[in-house]
Order: sequence, then C-alpha cells, then structure tokens
Amino acid sequence: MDTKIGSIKPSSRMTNQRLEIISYLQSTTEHPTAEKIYYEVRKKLPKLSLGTVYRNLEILAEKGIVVKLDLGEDRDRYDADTKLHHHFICRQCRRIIDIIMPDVEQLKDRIEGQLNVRVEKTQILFNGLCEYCQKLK
Amino acid sequence: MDTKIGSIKPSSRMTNQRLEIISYLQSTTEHPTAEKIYYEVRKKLPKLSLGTVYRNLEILAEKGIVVKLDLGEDRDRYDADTKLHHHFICRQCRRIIDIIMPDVEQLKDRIEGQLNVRVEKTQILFNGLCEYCQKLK
DNA sequence: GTAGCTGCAAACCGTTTGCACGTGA
DNA sequence: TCACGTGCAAACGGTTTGCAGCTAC
Repeated sequence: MDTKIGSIKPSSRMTNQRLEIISYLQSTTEHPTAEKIYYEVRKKLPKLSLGTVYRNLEILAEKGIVVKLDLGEDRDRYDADTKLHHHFICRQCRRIIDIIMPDVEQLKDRIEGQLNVRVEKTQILFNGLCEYCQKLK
Repeated sequence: MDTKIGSIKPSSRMTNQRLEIISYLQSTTEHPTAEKIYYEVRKKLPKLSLGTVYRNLEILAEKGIVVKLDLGEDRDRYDADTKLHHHFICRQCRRIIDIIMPDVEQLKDRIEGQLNVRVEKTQILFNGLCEYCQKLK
C-alpha cells in the first residue's frame, strides 16, 4: 500500500558521504554542479563515487535541504540556500548572482488569475555579462 | 581571417528539409521538441534524419528565425514566435502557455542598475497545474 | 563546380541504474 | 539484524559529429 500523501521516502541515514555533501554545499554560494561537488568532497572522502553524489543530491532535493537549479546550461547546479530567489548568470564566466525579488508574489497572483492555473514554482533568470566580463570587453 | 563581428555564418541554402522544418514550426504554437519536429516533418520528407533536424534548428536559432527554449525539462523545445514572451508549463500534461509581460523591461533595468551587469536575456518560467489538470485533481 | 547540406551511424556526456558489498541505527 | 547506502561500471537518452555522397546556387 502507498503512503498517504505522495511518495514520501522513509527515514534516511546520515552517512559520511551525505554529511560532507551537505556540509560542502552549505559552505559555498557558487551553486556548484554535481561534478564540482564530487571534486570537492573527494578531497575529504577520496573513495566517493559520482553516482553517490547524484543519489544524495536527489534525496536532499526531495527533502528540501538543497535545491536543484536549471540555469539554462548543459548541466544542473545545486544550492543549499532554499529560500526563494532568482538568478543572473554571466554567459562568459558563468558567475551566478542571487537576486531577491520581493514583488514576484504579485506576478504569480496575476498569472494565476489571468490563466486559471495554479502556479507552484516561479523562476526568473537573467543572462548577460557580469561587471567584470564587461570590463574585459 | 575571421569575420569582423563575431562568427557570423555565411549564406545558407534553402533546402527542402529546412523549408519544411520552418513551415512546421510556423504552423504550431505548441513549442515542439526536436523529436516532435522530426516526427511531423517526416510525414512530408520520410528520409529526413534527426541529425538534420538538430543541425537546422541550430542554424535557424543562430539566424533568429526560431528560438530554442529550455523550460526545465530533459529536452529543449523550439518556437517560431521570436517576440519576447514568457511561459507557463503544466507539470502534469506539459501544456505550455505563452505569457506576455509588459513590465519585464523595468525589471531588467532595475537588475542592471542594481548589479552592474548587462542583461541580454530575461526568462520567466511558471510551473504548476493548468486549468484542466487542476480539474482532474 | 563547389560550399554547404543530407542520411546514417557512431560518439559524446551528463545522469541514472544494476549489482554485490558495506554500514548506520 | 537488515534496510538503506556505497563504489563501480555499464546503460540511458538527448544531442552532436564524422563521413561519404548529394544538391542548391
């Protein structure tokens, strides 16, 4: 028989691998890719495998401990900052800047009324050249 | 020697394959995937290959005749409507609704001033349940 | 004539998965 | 104890690419 509300995963074990992945993600604001996380956490756990990184990231995202981000690149990024925010990404150096946008709630309400839909997620993504890459011309 | 401004592709030939891909894209508003385009255009050109579809879509996107869209799915979508607009995508039926949002220009200006960046692209994506999927519960 | 395009098939690459072993609670 | 997690390697799937022949101009 299924769990009542959706398919909630039962308990999960706090392994060293999971702990270090969380710890690394909470130590950075640069929205690393799975590959970067793998590379960094392996400094502490040299036997870590990439599959384990992906499996943990999926579980942590399900639990709401991290957020998976699709910023229009060929790979996903991950963020331990789970408060709603948006992003600017530099097309040259791939730097990512967090953007707080207080009036998004109104935007959401407007769309829901206009289209008769229920909005569950809102993502605003800016793309262009960051301060430094503009100077480099 | 390079072309002066960036790497602009020289002339391109209007092949039947290219023509039919454009024609199909201009006939629909459903933001098809490459696979869907392949499937549809093959009704007219049965020997068409998927590689040709991808190569043409890339060229057409470069020329600004179509737009490639990343709506957070595992595959890209394509749209012959190149006027700036945004999207709602239903997480259940994958229906896509176009959204015109006149005040995005201000948003862009605000971000540019605030972060010292040059914004070249702005994408707003809403995710949730469409009118019909809400009714189906 | 020839640069650009096509069909075909293989390669690519980020991500997922099967499996046998390991380990946290 | 044993269900969940791990390392390893292979599989997956959307997209790209090498190549030999074709074709728009």
